[in-house]
Amino acid sequence: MTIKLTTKRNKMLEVLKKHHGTLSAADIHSKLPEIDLVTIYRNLDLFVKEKMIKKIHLGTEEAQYEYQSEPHHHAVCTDCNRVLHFTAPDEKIKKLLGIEDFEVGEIEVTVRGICTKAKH
Amino acid sequence: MTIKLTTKRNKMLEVLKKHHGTLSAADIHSKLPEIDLVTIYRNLDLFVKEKMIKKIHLGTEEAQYEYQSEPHHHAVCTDCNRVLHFTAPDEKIKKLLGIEDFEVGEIEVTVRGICTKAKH
DNA sequence: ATGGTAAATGCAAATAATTTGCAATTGCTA
DNA sequence: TAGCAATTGCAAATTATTTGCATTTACCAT
Repeated sequence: MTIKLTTKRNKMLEVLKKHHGTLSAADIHSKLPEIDLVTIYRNLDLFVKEKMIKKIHLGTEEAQYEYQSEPHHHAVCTDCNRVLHFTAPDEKIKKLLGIEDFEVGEIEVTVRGICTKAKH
Repeated sequence: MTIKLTTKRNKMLEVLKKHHGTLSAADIHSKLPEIDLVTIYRNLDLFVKEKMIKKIHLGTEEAQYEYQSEPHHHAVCTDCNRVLHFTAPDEKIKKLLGIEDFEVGEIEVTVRGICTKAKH
């Protein structure tokens, strides 16, 4: 199941790798206009299947994608749209919520609020 | 900012209140076909603004809505689509993640995985 | 090198969820 | 009961995403 790394796929991965934060399909397309948006969608799906990137749902309309460095969670500032990253062991979250009889595949914590330190 | 509770709005709220779990706009429409889907969307938005219900993003295509009893989190079984509820104090989650300089408005924890006890 | 084949890409069009414009209806409030 | 604003329905627009299909590309065996 190794994926073929074409030039376009590499360019996409590079953009995702470089960018600190999340990107929508449209974001990537605007950075790589030479790649058709359809191809971008198809490759993003592929990357997600291959677990090279993560698809996240921040509650906005568009899906967001992000290079899979290490699993982490997000805090979105509803004021300036900045996205902050945080980590926490799945086990602790599971325990905190009291989850049992459930084989956890993935945990996504999204915090919405306002960042108080950064300027808006 | 008190909202006018028309007959249709009351019917929608009743459906949301009675149903244990989440509902999409389409789900509500199928239970209340006499109410136009557009009206359903408009009223759902309104209810969310008024904090009577919560809009949640489980990572499926459609947005889900749920009566605001008390804040809680979700575990979705990717096998049977069952949705389980869990609670945890925001403060503890915030601490676990190490969130600082951020005025938390809302925390949404979504767990995806497979429920091991229930039959599928 | 070269031809064959499967995968990758682009374009146009389809789909799905949601939103908007506008006219008709409803339900207060004076 | 008339007047006015809010609510609703219908049609159409919008937005994100997906699908079908023809073309191009890349690689493998000859």
